[in-house]
Amino acid sequence: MPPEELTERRRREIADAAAITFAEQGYHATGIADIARRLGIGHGTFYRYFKNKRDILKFVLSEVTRRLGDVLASEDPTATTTVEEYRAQVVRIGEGLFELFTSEPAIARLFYVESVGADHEFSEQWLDAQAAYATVTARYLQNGVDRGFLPADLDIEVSARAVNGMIFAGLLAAVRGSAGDAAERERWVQGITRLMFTGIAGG
Amino acid sequence: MPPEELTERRRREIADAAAITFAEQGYHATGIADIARRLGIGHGTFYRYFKNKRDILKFVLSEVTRRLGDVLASEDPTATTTVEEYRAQVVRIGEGLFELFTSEPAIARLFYVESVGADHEFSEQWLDAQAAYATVTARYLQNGVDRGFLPADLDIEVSARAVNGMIFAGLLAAVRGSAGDAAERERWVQGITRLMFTGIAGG
Amino acid sequence: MPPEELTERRRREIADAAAITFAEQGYHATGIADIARRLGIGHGTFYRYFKNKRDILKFVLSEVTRRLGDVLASEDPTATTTVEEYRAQVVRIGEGLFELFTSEPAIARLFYVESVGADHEFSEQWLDAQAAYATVTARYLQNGVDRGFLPADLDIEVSARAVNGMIFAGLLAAVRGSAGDAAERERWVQGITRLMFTGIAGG
Amino acid sequence: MPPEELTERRRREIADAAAITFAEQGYHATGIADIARRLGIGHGTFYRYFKNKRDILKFVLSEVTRRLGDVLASEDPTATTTVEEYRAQVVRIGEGLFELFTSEPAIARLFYVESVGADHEFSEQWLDAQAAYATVTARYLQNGVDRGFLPADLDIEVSARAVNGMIFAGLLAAVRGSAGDAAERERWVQGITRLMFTGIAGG
DNA sequence: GATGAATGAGGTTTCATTCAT
DNA sequence: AATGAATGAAACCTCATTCAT
Repeated sequence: MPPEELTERRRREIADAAAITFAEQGYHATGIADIARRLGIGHGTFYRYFKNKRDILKFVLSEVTRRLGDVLASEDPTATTTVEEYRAQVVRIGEGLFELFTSEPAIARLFYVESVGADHEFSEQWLDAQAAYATVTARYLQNGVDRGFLPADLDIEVSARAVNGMIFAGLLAAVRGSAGDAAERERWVQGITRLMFTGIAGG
Repeated sequence: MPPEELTERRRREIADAAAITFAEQGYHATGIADIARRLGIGHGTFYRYFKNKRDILKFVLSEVTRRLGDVLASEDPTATTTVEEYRAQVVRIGEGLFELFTSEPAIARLFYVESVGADHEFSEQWLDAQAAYATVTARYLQNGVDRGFLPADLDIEVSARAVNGMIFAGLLAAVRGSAGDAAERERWVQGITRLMFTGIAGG
Repeated sequence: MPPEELTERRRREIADAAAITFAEQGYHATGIADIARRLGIGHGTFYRYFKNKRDILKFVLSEVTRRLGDVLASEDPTATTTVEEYRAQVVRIGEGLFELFTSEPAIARLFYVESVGADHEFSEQWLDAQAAYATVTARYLQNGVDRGFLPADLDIEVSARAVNGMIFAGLLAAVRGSAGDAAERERWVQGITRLMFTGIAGG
Repeated sequence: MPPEELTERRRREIADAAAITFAEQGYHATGIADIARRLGIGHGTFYRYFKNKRDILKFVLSEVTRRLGDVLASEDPTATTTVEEYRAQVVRIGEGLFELFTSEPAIARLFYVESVGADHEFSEQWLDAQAAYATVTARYLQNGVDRGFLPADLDIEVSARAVNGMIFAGLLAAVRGSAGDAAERERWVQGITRLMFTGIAGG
């Protein structure tokens, strides 16, 4: 294996261990020594691969963001022409997100809990990320309005936030592990999709 | 003023200062000395009113929880018999929540950001709180189903979470201060209520 | 005792302990813990009085500089009109410097040894200090030339450096403790003064 | 080239790089990695040629000492029979020393700054070296007294120290680079020699 | 009751040195 | 012989908490 790849592999190993430890103990309660101990390496080794403790959280979160981005990018916001198509798209995205978060619960916890208040800069980044995801969702809604399959008077910005909030709430269940099996996941996806498209009062 | 009340008043003062400081600098980045300095008291005095640093965050959060509870308790989940009545109720609750969070932005930030990952126990409490609020919302939904103005096949648990997620997302705007004036607030409340009752596709 | 004065007294105590420890073990080999242990205080206490390790060396050196300055300022460079007067002045200054350095050997060692290469900035400061002392000496020489009791063609800048170098060498003896008693001191002062005024070849 | 010689050549290369790096950054601020990087070698390689970090400073200083010794050994302390001859000798030695220190400023800095307080043992060695150089100078002075061209009552020990102090001060100028060109060097050598032989008051 | 000086556990980080490749 | 990944001792420094005044 080329040394460059080996380094990358090591970074990944350490990042994984860090993610799990952060998720288990919390970012602040985790010492570099805890991460190193989990891997059975000297804690000095950590600093060969990451600048400092912040750096690894940043790295781990960028990974999460990338993977979230991959799921979102797997669909084209302008590809749908009917509500049914869009709804199918939403289900696919929802299942992708659930898959991601339930397959690696540490990621969910990092994203929803540990990164939020780790420090001021992370907080801001987290809030920025929410805004960014709202923008993505808004693009889908805009497509619906443009195509005429969503009401022209839909408040896109507010609705995008609200839709994301629903998904957020659903995924949060993954943090507590209460969306583990396929049936449960299906229930969440269906429930949220229904609410999203027809509301609680809709049929 | 009786000494007991004086003590209570002092606790409140310290708690307020702490809340603002936590919101500004973050829980971990805030030192006891920072809080004391803001009040112009010796930092040893702090410990006459609170056991430790955790204790004050706990106290502040319990205040927030109490005030949130007050808003929610201002309505009766079983009092409504029609969708219109329930919708009016939701608007009232939403406006109460927005009022609370925008009138004291520090509270919003504490609730949404600082308390989330302060430490493992707070995280758990935060997740518990979400569950508790879902239970409250579920009671409203259950009432609707029982009364027949909401569909019988509504997945109450999932929907309650999703509804709260929408509200959560809306209130989050308050953290960034983008829901300051009355018009903006109205827009959020209306947008979210519409989505909640008729979905994005509904008229 | 007013608290301000108490703080000053404590700083002095810590500075003294630091000076001795630096002199005994060397600046880099000395840990904050060593200084604290010598005083029987917790090492955290150190940081109440000094920002960090560099800070205390800076403080101690500024003290040394101040005391050196006091000795030099005790004479007036322009007050003498004859070689004999100037020579008497030199003897007085020399004795003052010897007194200072032999009464507190730690000071001598700090000045000549520990501060020199502590870090790059200290090195530069040390070199600057040498230049500054040369300027002072030059003022005396200039007075001599102006008054006509020193040769008009004296290279003042070079001579000032050289004179200081002689004194430097003499005081260095104090570092090793070989100029402890009064007789020994007298020998150094006389020897250097003779060399300074008439050279090795002079009568 | 025989392997033994090759090793010696490599040691020299590393020592040169170390000397420059120490001079530029300071002994303590210099890491083995810095030296290795300058040479474009792996920092593990360093340890094939030197036992440890101290070892290389020791080696570099021994080189300096050797070269200083070469300059001093180029003259015979007992060869002179008149003041004029001795004075010429002093000028030659002085020029040799200036030549050495200005041609390689790193050496000057190492000798005067970095080695002084590197650690306790180096400090002692540095003080020892001063004593040793004083002994050499004393031999010249003793010769002058024995031959009758220096006063019989000259305090040889003190004067030797003082003379070296003057030279020390002069060479120090090289550290700051203010004795770079030939004219400047001549000025220093002449100024110091004059002071040494006839004092500031002498003609 | 109020204070702030004192404390030291605890955490981060560096870097000289080793050693398997 | 050369390398650089791994190591952990060792140092610095912060800050929540205690407690004598």
